[in-house]
Amino acid sequence: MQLSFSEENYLKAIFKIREQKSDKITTNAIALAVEASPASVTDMVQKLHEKKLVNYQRYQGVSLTTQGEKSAVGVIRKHRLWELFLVSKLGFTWDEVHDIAEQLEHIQSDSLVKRLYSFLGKPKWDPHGDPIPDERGNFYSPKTILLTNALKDIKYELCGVIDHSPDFLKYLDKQGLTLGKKITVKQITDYDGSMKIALAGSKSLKFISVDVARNLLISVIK
Amino acid sequence: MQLSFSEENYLKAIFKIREQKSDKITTNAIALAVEASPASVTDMVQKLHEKKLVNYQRYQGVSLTTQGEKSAVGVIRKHRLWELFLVSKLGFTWDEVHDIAEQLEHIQSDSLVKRLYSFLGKPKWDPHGDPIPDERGNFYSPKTILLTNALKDIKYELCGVIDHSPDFLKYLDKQGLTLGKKITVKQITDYDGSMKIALAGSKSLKFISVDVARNLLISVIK
DNA sequence: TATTTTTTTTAGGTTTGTCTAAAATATTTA
DNA sequence: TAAATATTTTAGACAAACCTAAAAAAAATA
Repeated sequence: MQLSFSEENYLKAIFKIREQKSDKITTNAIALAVEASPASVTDMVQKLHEKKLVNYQRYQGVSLTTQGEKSAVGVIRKHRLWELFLVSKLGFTWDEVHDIAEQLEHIQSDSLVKRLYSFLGKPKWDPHGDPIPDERGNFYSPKTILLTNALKDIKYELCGVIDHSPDFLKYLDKQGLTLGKKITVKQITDYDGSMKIALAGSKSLKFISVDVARNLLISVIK
Repeated sequence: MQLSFSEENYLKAIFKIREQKSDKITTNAIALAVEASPASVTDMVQKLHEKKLVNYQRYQGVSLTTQGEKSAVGVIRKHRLWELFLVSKLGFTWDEVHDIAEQLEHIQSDSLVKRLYSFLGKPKWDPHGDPIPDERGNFYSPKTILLTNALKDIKYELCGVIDHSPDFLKYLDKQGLTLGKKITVKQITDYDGSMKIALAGSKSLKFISVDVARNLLISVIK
């Protein structure tokens, strides 16, 4: 089915809200995500319901149908492939690519996606560590935890971020916290949850606030 | 100035009509190019006039202002860069890329264009031999002639096409008539303008109808 | 449980880009 | 040059995607 930019953005937003919270998806939550008024969301949701892309009963919240989820995942796949293209081929930094990928994700061409995927080496993650769904829409997602849940003196690898804002990403760059970096928690302050961590390739310990720690995803190094 | 897809398409169409015929640009000609009704063209042209992108007086035809031309050339630049990307990096054939580039040409990001341009090696031509305007909007266009105007027994190089339709391009592929190919006209039939040409790397002469010949651009090999 | 507050929907309106039909203007032809 | 024809514009309408304000329903609170 041929969807408009706007329809695709709503489906993507609904998918992402579902990823975060598992209770019912409200009109207001969608309005916040797509930056539109709740009234506009109701309009669009009714339209998507007629197209059988979402399940909807008034006042009862929204969920994606199988078709709707397929479309949403397709858009996310394209977004992440383009982000990786921008970083790995064109030399953009990871804090610069979101807005451009928001445009590129709506380009419609199955063969383009297929070729781009191969061109990039059939990647599993985008530049922020988010998984890129495969051709069939399956996410490859190995076990990751938040840095706030890390154990002391265990070697982890930085493998993703929760906050994708350019400001946060630029802060991480400045701290040398790039994807793949090896991290060991050396000290945790009970009072405020802040921690001192050791970074591979640097002797001095790094101070990390809990606000930063809860936006970093790590996995154990086997 | 931020333009809509539609506005950009109109400006591009007007630019291309001007390239072909030098008399006044009519509402009907634009309607044909953008596949809209003449009434819609009038509406849009009036809007572009208010935005100072075209010169317009009712019933008197249209022309691009300096600003309008700048925007049109920017879109054409992006279209041709993307076409080259699709062919040279993703492995598409020259007959497959037009429709995808029609979408990609509207992506808005100056830094993206800049980086794409470098990534592609600051190219001068797209996969069809059309010149890619440089950063300042200047076209590099060396002297080319139509194959119909070729002299007998002179060595030329195939360097562009007039007809960009997939059917024509696929026909050329089948005939081995790819860009850069060396061509010598060996025989011309006065009656119908058809010709026999010698292709570098092939012993037998190739028969070419005048309809094909007048859609091929060549330049003399120095 | 009744009232208040919050959320969601409906009603009615706007803008963009399109359309058809009719009117106005320009061009061609007799 | 007058009539016929073709082109262009205007008028009025429509769909998509949004908006605000008001009404309806649900949820929270007293």
